[in-house]
Amino acid sequence: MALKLFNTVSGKKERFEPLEEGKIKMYVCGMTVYDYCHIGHARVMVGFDVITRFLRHIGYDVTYIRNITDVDDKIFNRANENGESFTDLTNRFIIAMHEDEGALGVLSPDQEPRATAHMGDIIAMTGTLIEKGYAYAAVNGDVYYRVKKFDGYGKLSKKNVDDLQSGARIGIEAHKEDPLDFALWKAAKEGEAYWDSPWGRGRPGWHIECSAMSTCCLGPTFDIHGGGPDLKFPHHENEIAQSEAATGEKYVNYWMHAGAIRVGKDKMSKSLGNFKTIREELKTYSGETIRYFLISSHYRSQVEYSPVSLNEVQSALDRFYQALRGIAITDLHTIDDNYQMRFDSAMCDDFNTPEALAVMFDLVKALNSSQIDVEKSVLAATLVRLGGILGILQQDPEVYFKSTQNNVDGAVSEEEIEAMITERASARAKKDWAESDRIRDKLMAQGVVLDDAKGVTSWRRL
RNA sequence: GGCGCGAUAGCAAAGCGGUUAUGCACUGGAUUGCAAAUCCACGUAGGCCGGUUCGACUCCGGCUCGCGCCUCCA
Repeated sequence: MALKLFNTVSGKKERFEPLEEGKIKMYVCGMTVYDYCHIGHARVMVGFDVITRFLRHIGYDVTYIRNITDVDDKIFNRANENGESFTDLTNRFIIAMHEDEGALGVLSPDQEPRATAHMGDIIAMTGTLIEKGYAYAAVNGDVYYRVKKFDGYGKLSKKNVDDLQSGARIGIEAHKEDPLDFALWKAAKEGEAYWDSPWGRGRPGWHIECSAMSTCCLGPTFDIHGGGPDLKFPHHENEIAQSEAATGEKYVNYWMHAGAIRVGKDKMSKSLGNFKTIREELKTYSGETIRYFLISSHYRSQVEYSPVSLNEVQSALDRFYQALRGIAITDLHTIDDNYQMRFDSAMCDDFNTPEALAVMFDLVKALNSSQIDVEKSVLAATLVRLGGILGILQQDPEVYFKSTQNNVDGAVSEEEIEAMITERASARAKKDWAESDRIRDKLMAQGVVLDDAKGVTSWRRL
């Protein structure tokens, strides 16, 4: 089955050919750690997590690198406002990021290089760019990249250098040769943290750290580079310019970008201030529900994040767990190849998760309809296996349904629920339906639904 | 203004040149003491105008609308 993926450079789906047979080197732009991650970050984290899981499932040996940018103006500013050191700030938010990822079921990348740990590589690459004439040190201690010198600048984001210049709103820096030039190295201001360099004390510009870290971890050329939609320009465009000028080799074969998360009509973004942090949303929805929401649309399309869609998605997730509930899976390894094949073929088509989920729902219908225990076991095992590739359906259904995660404070305890069920059972034995229904309604009012099936009453929380 | 992406049933969201997407919601039936869950039944949807074709939601052109990037943003 041929893997096809959409390459931002060509603007179309391409058949994937790895640099090295059976291996994939992938780099994804991670967070700038000065605040909590929001749902937009979650889309990238979950999206590339699913991609990595699937690539491994079809047999690739994937090296997945996702960086942490821990030097940046915004970090310094925030640390300053807080009156703390910038390293205290970044360490705090790195821990928070890992917690958020864990809640969303995101597996750790193979490496998470930090910019501060690669200062030597950053300085070396900047030096190389100066030597090759692609960069220049200005008198104020800044180092700039000479954009016009790089042939093909704008190839990724489909921008024309002349258009950029005519519409340039880029701050005119007195020390730049050209307004389009961007900083590789910034001279330290009074009282700021700094690193020593051949151009004086300073810190790296925004884009160079990714060029340095990706080259360091994966070599000058690698297979896939991913990130959020707003990184295409200028970040990724600048990375290409830096890396290809420095190494003289092609930087990346396949560029992948996620679609934006919207809030109403607008893109969820820092600047608009309309973002929802992952941890804030986790108070209302489980990590699995948020994850499911994120994979219920294709990774490249825009999605609107709203309570309505989250609630809808929760019902869909319930359907999966309902199908799994009460089934004894006797053998996790025997699965139905037909569904696996349909699932794989959907995923091989540019990671079409909505199509893959449709296959899983077909499976659910077959599972719910089946009367044969062996068959049910195989189908349930298949469902769990496919879910695992998407990073969902790995909980025990009982735990899933009884979890208080989605409930506000003061939820009824399991003990109380069980006691009321016992009470109701004796009422039912006496055919006292009024009392039986009174108890059930009371539980319902507290978000607990009862199920009388085959003489046994089970319950779940809404 | 420049560049790019999109427009599918009540909502969400895919594939596909001619045969059921799928999920949520809704309605009827089966089941149940009544429910819940489940099963069965039910939706010719595809922005507008042209073109190609025996046939287009699917290909081509134009239009309209929406969104994104062009500045920090995942």
